Parts: sequence; structure tokens; C-alpha cells
Amino acid sequence: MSAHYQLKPSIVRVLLPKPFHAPFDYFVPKESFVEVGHYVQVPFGKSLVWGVVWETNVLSTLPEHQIKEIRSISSLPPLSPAARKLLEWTARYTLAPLGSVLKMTISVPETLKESEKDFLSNAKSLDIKPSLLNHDQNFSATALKEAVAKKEFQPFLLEGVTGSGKTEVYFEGIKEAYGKGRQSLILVPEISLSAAWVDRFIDRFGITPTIWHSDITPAKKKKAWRSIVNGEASVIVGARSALFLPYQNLGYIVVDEEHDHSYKQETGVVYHARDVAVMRAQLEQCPIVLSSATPSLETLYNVQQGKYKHLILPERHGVSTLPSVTLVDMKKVKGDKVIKWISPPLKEAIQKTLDNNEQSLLFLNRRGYAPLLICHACGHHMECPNCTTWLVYHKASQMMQCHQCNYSHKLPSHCPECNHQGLSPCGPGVERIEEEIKTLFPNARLLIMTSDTLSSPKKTEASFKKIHGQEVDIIIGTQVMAKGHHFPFLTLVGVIDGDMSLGGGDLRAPEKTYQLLYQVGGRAGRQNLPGSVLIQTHTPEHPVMQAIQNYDHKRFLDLELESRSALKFPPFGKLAALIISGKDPSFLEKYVHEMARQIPHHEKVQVFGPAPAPLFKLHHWYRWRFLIKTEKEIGIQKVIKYWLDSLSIPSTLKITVDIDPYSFT
DNA sequence: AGCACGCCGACT
DNA sequence: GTCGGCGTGCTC
Repeated sequence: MSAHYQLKPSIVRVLLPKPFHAPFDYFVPKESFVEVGHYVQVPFGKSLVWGVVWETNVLSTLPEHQIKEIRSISSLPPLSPAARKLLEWTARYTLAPLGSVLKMTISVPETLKESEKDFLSNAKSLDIKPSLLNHDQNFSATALKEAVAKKEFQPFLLEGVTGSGKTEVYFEGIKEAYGKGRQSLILVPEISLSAAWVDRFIDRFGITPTIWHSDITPAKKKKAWRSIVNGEASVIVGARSALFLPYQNLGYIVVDEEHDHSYKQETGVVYHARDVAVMRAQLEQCPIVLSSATPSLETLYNVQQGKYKHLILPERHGVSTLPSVTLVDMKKVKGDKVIKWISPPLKEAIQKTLDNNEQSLLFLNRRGYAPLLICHACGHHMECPNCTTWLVYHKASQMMQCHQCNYSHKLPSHCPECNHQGLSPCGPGVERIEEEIKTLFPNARLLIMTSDTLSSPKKTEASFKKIHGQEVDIIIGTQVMAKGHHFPFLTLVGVIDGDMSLGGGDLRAPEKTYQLLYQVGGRAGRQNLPGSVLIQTHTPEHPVMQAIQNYDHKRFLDLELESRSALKFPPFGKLAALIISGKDPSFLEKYVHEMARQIPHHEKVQVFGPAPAPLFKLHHWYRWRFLIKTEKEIGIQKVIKYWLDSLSIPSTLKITVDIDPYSFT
């Protein structure tokens, strides 16, 4: 319709970055023209909000006086069709409101203000050093470069042991995309976006990539967003949230450490960045590389199904070799009264490492001194008032702390229940290991690395400096130090409690344990020093322990696939969790049983529950859970939507849907 | 998500 | 008498 015949102002639908499932209707100002994808500012309630035009030439069902007019239109390039499709797919898949998904794209609304001027382009061209790739690396790199050049959707699994040079291989794809004038997106797990990674990138390409994660400064965020939307940024490195940015011409995606569980967003829009990344690549028609030493079961399955191409780097690049892995059977050493948490073989290995002037790392994924404190007299356990958890005893700070909600109070001198004096710690935390090490090796120089001691980038940097400067003999740490860092003089890794992450009825527990042990073990023996790993375990016969000892990832995955196949768990079926939470426990309990009466019945759908969630009380909220399992061909989202639509959910309760749950808390 | 409206408890 | 707690409902 031409403007000439238009009697009334046209109406468009504008999606707002707020938790609504549908866009809102607005008039287009006279003499103005908007297209789908344009960023527009509209009056909404009492304020002005930036949103995105989702539909044009709309016939509104609303009376005219209820429709307001668009206030301003941004001159920035519109959100691309691929990006819009990605948002719609994500909303459908996760059952999140479309507007909430858009919020991840419009994460810096201030930058849309018209007054914002682009700074003079400071984009520098890549200064690429020639790469020295071995035969296997070269083969893989060529495959990636060809796929980038063809600009077609193709997922790759790039698999190679720690130190095999995966990064150098996927860097080649960046080079190719850059040459074709297309953007590259490298997703990394939050913690591994370290200065070391960026330095490596700069060393190779001579420029600083555009960095994106949740805690860069607002000014940097604005600058990054703007350079991405106008196509100036050529290489973007970011955490999972970087996936929803408004790229103009994405030509290459890498998901580094693709098995890492931090890719799963657990709050707000519950999504798995690896899965969304594959969808984005498909919509953008570009290749995607999933890189890992310990690929996830899902990815391996997709390789087996022929959906992903498999690129393998079989050897460690250079001269270093993989560390030897020894299992220490704790059932056999238990009788020894001398032992607290460090077994004789581990003690011996630490001594040997000290004698060689090399470094040891003791890994225990538990902060504080003891996970629980019990009263001698009445057996009272100190519990968090907000959550269903024990308060962890932190000896250094003399505090009792909840690791779920951060509630804490001073260590009481008497039992709060019976006033008896004498509370005894149960189980170990890193502080307790430190205590034992101090008595065993009084002259060794220790360093504790947990989120408590590495609370700022400065402290983290100082710690790594100490390690590199060989000012430390024994490092005791939780998983914060398990990833991505190079410790050139570290030759021994001791895992205090190898079984720790195996319990808890979580279907991914064995896989998680394997990946964690592999990652931690991978810290040992880089450069020219051979490394060894000692894992203390009560279940040395467990397939996870056997696989770790023999580096037999393949056999382990086959076993896992077999057991998941038998139970029709993902990837052989679909799984979702529904968490219903509320502040009034009796009202909540009544309601979840009401919900149970509305459970949809279908031969290919199973619903388990309601059951109190594993963390029944969290941050003052009570929680119940349903698990939904369906056959593969069933749209699990539709089943859940049908169920939820049949209910009228009281506003005092909150329901969260988790498709493909990873965390079972 | 914000923000306003509205109905009950403890304060100058 | 009012200040303010948060339950409820609406936003084109």
C-alpha cells in the first residue's frame, strides 16, 4: 500500500525486552518509515522503552485510543532475520517469554539513544603470524577453513587431549572468516575467559578481540555492543550471553570446552548455550566448532548419528606427555589410624614432588573447614535458616556459612540447641586439608585457591604469579583453579575425594565426574616435566574411575550411552523439570497436588512427582518438583504448555520450566 | 519487569 | 490519625 492511499497511520507490533510473550501495537508516526527489525523507542506505562519492530502492516484489535505512537526510530542496522528467528526459537524451546529472550539482545538499551555517536573506527586489521601446525592439526584446520569459505551450516566436533593444540586449529577458521569479511564468535565458559586466553589471541592475531561477559564495565559493554551491531567488531569472545548479540554477518562460531556445564544458564531464560549456538549457526548458515578434550555425551551421539563431523587431534602437541593416573583405594587404607584425609600413597607422592622442587596440587571441591558441625551432646546439626542445607564451618574466619544463600553468622561457642560446649567438625574442606598438610609438611609453602581467596582479579593474578615464580610448593584448591590455567612446574595432582560428585541421583553425575577429574588431572605435567595424578576413591571399580585411569573416554561414553538408552533418558528421550516455588509451604503443597490431578495423560509421556525438590528450601522459598519424560518424537514443550495452560497459577507461586535439566537441585 | 493502587499493622 | 508493608493487576 502506498503512502498516498493511507488514511490512517499504520500500526506495527513492537517486541519489548520485558517478560511478555507477545509484542505490543503502536502507531508509526506520519512521514516515518519502519521495517521489521528496527530498534524503536515507545511509551510503555510511565516510561519510554526501546524495543524491536516485530511485525508491520498490522490490523490491531485494540480501540485506537489505546494505541500509542512510536517516539523515535534508531538509525542502527535492524536486527537480522536470523537473529529474530533465533529469539523465537529460543522462546519456543525454553518456554520463556519472547520479550525475556529479547532482553538478552538489548542488554545495553542506553546505547540506542540517538545522541550516541560512533567513535572513529579504531578497527585494526589482523596481523597474523604464520602458524606451525602438525599434520593432524593441519588436516582439521583445512576442513574448518573450507567450511567457512563455503558459508554453509556444518557442525564439527574438534576433539583432542589437553595440550593437543585445539585452539590453534580453530584459530584458523577465524582467519578465514576475517578474510571473507565475516564476524567470528568464540564462546568460552565463564571462568576460562582469562587474561591468558586473550594474550594468546593477541599474540596470534595482533589485535584485541571484542570481549563480552556479564561483568565487563558498562562503558565497555556499550562500546562492544555498538561495534557488534554496526559490524565493526570482527572477532567476539564471550560467555554464553554473547550468543544473543545482534551480529550483522556471522560467519563462524566456536564453542570452546563444549562439555562445560557452565554453558547451561539456570536462572531467567533457562537455556544451554551449546545447543542455542548450533541453532544460531544453522540460521546464519555458517559452520560451528564444538571443541573439547572430553566431549559431552550429546555431542558424541550427534557424531555417531552423522550430524556432526568429527575432527580428532590424537597427540599432545610438542614434547609433553599425558600424566599417569593412579587410583588410591580408600577402603584399603582406612584402617590406618594415622590417616585423616591424605592417604599414605598421596603423602609419599607429595614428599617426592617436594624433593624434586616441583609443585603439587590438591583438589577438593569444598570450601571452608568442614561441611557440617555436630553437637557432641545432643547431635544437633547447624542448619541454614533460609535453605535446606548445613552451614559450612569456615575456620579461618570463624564463621558458619551457607553456600547456597550466603547467610552467615559467627561460630557459636555452645550448641544453640542444648548449650553444650563442644561442637565437632564432620568431613573435610580445603581449610582442613591445609591443616593436615601443615602438620605433614611443616616447611612446605602453601597456597589456598578458592572463591574465598580469589575474590578479585588482582588476588587471582597475584596467586598465579606466585605459582609461576615458584614461590609455592603445594596448592590446595577447589574447581575455580581447575580450568584453563598453565602451571609449568606442577607435576602432581592429588584428588582428595574423587567420589564427591558421583552421588545425588543426577543422571549426568558420572559424566560430570569424568570431565572434572580429567580437567583437574590435566593440570599435571606440562612442558617437559612428566606428571602424575593420584585419585583417592572408595569406588576404584566404578566405570568412571576405570575410564579416568586408562584414558578410555570412548568406552566410558559407550557405557553411559547404553545406560541412558535403556532408560530412555536424553539423548534417547526428552526430559524436563518443573519447579514450583512459594513462600507458604502448606499452600504450595496443596497446590502442587492440585496440579498433579491435571497431569496430561499420554502413553509416550511420563510425569514423576510432585516431590519436594532436592533443595526443599532455598532463599526462604519452598520448592516442589515434577519431572517430565517423553519419547523422542514428542514435543515436550507442547505437553508442558498444554498442562500449564489448563491451570490458573496463583500469583504467589512461581513456576520455572527447565528443558533438558543439568542441575538437579 | 516496573509501577500504581489498595488494604491492614505500629509509629511520630 | 498517617507511614509503609507487599498482594494484585496492568502495561499497546
